[in-house]
Amino acid sequence: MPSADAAFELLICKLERLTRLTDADRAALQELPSKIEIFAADQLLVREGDRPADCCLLLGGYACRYKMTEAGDRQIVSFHMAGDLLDIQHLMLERADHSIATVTQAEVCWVPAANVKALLQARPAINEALWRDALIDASIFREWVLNVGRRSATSRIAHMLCELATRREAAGLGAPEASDLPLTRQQIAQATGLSTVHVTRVLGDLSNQRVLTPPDCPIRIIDWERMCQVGEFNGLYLHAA
Amino acid sequence: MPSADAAFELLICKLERLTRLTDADRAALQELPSKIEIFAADQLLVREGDRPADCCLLLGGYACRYKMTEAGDRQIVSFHMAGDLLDIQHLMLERADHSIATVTQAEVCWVPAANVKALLQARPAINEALWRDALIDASIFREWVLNVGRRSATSRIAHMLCELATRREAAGLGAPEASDLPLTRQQIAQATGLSTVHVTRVLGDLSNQRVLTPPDCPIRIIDWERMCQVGEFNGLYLHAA
DNA sequence: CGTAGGTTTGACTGATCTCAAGTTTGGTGG
DNA sequence: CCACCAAACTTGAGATCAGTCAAACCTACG
Repeated sequence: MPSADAAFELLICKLERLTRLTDADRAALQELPSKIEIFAADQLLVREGDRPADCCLLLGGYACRYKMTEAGDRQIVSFHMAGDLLDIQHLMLERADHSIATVTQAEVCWVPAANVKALLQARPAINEALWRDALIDASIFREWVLNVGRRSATSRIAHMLCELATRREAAGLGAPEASDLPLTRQQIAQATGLSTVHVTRVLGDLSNQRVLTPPDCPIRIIDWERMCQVGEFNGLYLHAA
Repeated sequence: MPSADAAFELLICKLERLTRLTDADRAALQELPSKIEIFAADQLLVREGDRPADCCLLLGGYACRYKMTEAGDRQIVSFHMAGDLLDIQHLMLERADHSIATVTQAEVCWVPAANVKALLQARPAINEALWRDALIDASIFREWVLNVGRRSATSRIAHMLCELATRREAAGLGAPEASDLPLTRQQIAQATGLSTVHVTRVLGDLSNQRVLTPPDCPIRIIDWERMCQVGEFNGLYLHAA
């Protein structure tokens, strides 16, 4: 069970990658009330239409945001990993316009939204860090619109995997070519707007070309260069330092 | 030529739809330095990779943000209309991760980014209003990922047109069924991830079903109910009051 | 009046989807 | 430890939505 101290350590670490914090900022963060909880894979954290009262910090594992069509098809709109703030939007917007769920088993830290919101006014540096974080989030959504709208199935999948691996590295979770990406074909399909069957075929191709690990292993990028080429991946939109 | 006064009137109006402003807030906004400029259709306002020093407020006409694939295909990621702030993201992020261009002739008001950023610290209500604005932007991007990723060509186009008409109404530019939408088939194709040819066919169908104006007229929604059904449109994600 | 850009139409192509039947995997209880 | 089950994955065959190509048709504008 992760401790609250470790949680704020992670958060401070994340915010310091976005801006410079003072000791007072760090202290203010550490004094936030918090509640830690562990979820199994595929559990709902926030439901579309809710009015969440808590802000959710992901401590470990993976999560995603998604929306549904009327026909019941799921579109994943982003993936998240340790250190990510899953719902700054609910600080300022009444109702959740999308759902949030775990992808793998995950540890989560809940902080009352009102307390975080108070920090935005009281601590300019924290305001700035969270602004940056929210704007980078939006930049990633823009890239996803491009990815899903204009690229071939193969590029799309490659691009998405490159993004995840790059963000893992930026979050200090290991180099791209050393990161297992814990996604099922269904989840990849839901994130890229493809069918599960087609994802299977494309991943098979990428494995045959020795760009990805074989189909029966956890997904990992073997040939980073080639993968970036295939996915037209250029990480500038992630605005990492 | 629109005046600077009118420009700030528009901005204040927009921000007051997002939060309550004090007289001091309004005064601070009115004192911002500004420069007004008129652009023809299809002119670049911000180029991907730039480090914009000014923040851009759209006073009249339409604009869009877009990204390009390596093959040179353009994906429009959002449309904008009078009152929209086109690049709050450049207050906090160094380099533009996308380009911004006019769609029609447009009047634009430039405000130095540094001055706007100063207001975020000095005036909590303005900070909050711009936070809301940025988060709604992000919500729209999420909806676009769903739209482009999961819906049929017809739903996709219908949804996008419904969004535009709804936002026009929210911005005080006229009821949905009274709004001509000044988009070419190419622009619709670039926004929905479709080919121009296919957009022509789909718009033809929608006209035949008396949901849209005929092909030789400006695009306008005739049957709002039907159009919303076709596009699975539910405007909650726009977070308008 | 000639040119350019946008639009329309038809014929053909192809990437991706759907359906359906296996196969593997991981977890669970006997 | 094994048998069983559910869920995920794989594979093939056929269907379809949307793309490409190409030619003709507008319309605006110089």
